[in-house]
Amino acid sequence: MNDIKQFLRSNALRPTKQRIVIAGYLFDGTDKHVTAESLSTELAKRKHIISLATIYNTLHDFYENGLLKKLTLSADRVYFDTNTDDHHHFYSEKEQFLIDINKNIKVNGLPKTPRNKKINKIEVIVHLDK
Amino acid sequence: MNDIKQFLRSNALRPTKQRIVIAGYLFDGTDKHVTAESLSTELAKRKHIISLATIYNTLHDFYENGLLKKLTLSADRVYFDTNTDDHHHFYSEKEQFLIDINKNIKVNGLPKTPRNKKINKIEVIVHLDK
DNA sequence: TATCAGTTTAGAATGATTCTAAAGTGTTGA
DNA sequence: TCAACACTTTAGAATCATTCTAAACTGATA
Ligand SMILES: [Mn+2]
Ligand SMILES: [Mn+2]
Ligand SMILES: [Zn+2]
Ligand SMILES: [Zn+2]
Repeated sequence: MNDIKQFLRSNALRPTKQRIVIAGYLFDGTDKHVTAESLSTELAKRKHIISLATIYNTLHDFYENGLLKKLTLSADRVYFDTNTDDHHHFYSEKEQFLIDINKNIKVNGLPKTPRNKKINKIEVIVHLDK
Repeated sequence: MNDIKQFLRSNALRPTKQRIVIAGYLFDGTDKHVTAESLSTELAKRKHIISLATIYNTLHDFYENGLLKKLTLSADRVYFDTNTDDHHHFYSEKEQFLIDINKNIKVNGLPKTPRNKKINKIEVIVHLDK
């Protein structure tokens, strides 16, 4: 709790009640993938009612400070990922199935990068079926 | 034009005026990535005004018949791809830059597929910066 | 050419996300 | 300690891509 406050301060974020609750949930040591909606639901289960606007604000604040990654897997919701290491995903849209691939993956045979551009990140999504 | 009609018929799609125009534009031999909006704009330039509802309907009809691929690269619009071969992409969200990687890419070091699931498709997105 | 299933369309609805602006709160310097 | 203020939260409105509705239209068929 004081660790969380320090953690927030060290990221130039005021430790408000809401941010403390959200950070406490997100950064509890287990990797998580959340959407604004799923986060709201989880917090509500724990009797922490925080407005959706604040949940969106906070996810973005954390993202902008590098505490979360953003995943675009489906067109109709954004996932935030507490695992900020370089990693990839198994994903099944139909089944809402999303898990990390933390093993080192190598992508071979890439053509040369287009002129005047530079690779920012290589993202591998392994789409699964039942 | 009659080729297009035949092409549509052979995919169990009635060759309506609108579908003929859209297919004529999309399947002209050059690979394209379009959104509903960009397609509407391109057709308008060519003096073909087709309602957005029909553009969405048609893109989905074509997609469902395997004539297009769907790409989820950004959370706020869906791209359709006329290149239906297995392939990957260079992408820059900021610059609206999206091009095919047709070269064979190999992804090595994948962990084993989760139990009772099967790999449907492996998608590699190379995110670019300026 | 009549019939009908399939198609198109305007406009309304949806739903995730963002915006607005007013009220609340953490920080800080005196 | 506390006033002052910048930062934050929030309800509710707005946005915007996409989907839906239901009425008019049209391609296929006999
Ligand atoms: Mn993850
Ligand atoms: Mn949406
Ligand atoms: Zn992850
Ligand atoms: Zn492509």
